Amino acid sequence: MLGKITDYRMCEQVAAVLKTLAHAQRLSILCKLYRKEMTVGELEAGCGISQPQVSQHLTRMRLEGIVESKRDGNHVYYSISDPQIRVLLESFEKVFKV
Amino acid sequence: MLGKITDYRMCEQVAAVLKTLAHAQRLSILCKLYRKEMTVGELEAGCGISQPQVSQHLTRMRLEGIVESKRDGNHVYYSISDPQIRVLLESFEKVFKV
DNA sequence: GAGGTATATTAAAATATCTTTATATTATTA
DNA sequence: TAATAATATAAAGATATTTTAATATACCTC
Repeated sequence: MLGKITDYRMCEQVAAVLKTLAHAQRLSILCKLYRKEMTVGELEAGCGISQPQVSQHLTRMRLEGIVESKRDGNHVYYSISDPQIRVLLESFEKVFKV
Repeated sequence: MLGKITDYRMCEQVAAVLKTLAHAQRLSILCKLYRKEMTVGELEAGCGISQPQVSQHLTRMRLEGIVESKRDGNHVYYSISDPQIRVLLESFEKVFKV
């Protein structure tokens, strides 16, 4: 991207990922998932986001390959499936001195 | 953010910055500026973006403190003013193996 | 299988963002 | 100062995203 930006395509790809992360609720969800897998209900309570919204964000991120889910009874556990996302979250932590 | 996310505020702040970066044209502009300061016209040609759009993106990023400008005759040179943005761009480069 | 809990889906309404077109400003040069 | 080049601004139109509210599905327990 910086060395060889002959590629506008690459900017499009990166921007697409950033678009998903550029939302306080989704970011908040991912930060929670960074530490451990969690159910929809736990995220709902932990992030203070409505159930449909949590579910919608998770569905979106699952389709994008960022998170994955596994069902256990009538709970569904979500976790971060893409290691690149973890690295990005760590960068944000450093850059923003959180 | 990952250690102590008691702060939803922090997610909002990070998301606000990411929102600006989450656009292929703006990302493309910043990648060009990463190497050296450039005029609006150079960015227009180099990124293949219309003049008003380049100018609008730059104005937005200037107001957000990401870039700064200096006039020289009737050219205006833009450069990245926020070191954090450089670090983020470097992270993207690493993560996405550009 | 009825009732309850957890999660997912849908669709409409509200907002925000992007793009385009036209025009304005600033500075230079002749 | 008229003409031109470079940049900025504004406003309308087009799209996309977010939010909310209602409803559906899946699974468990009794």
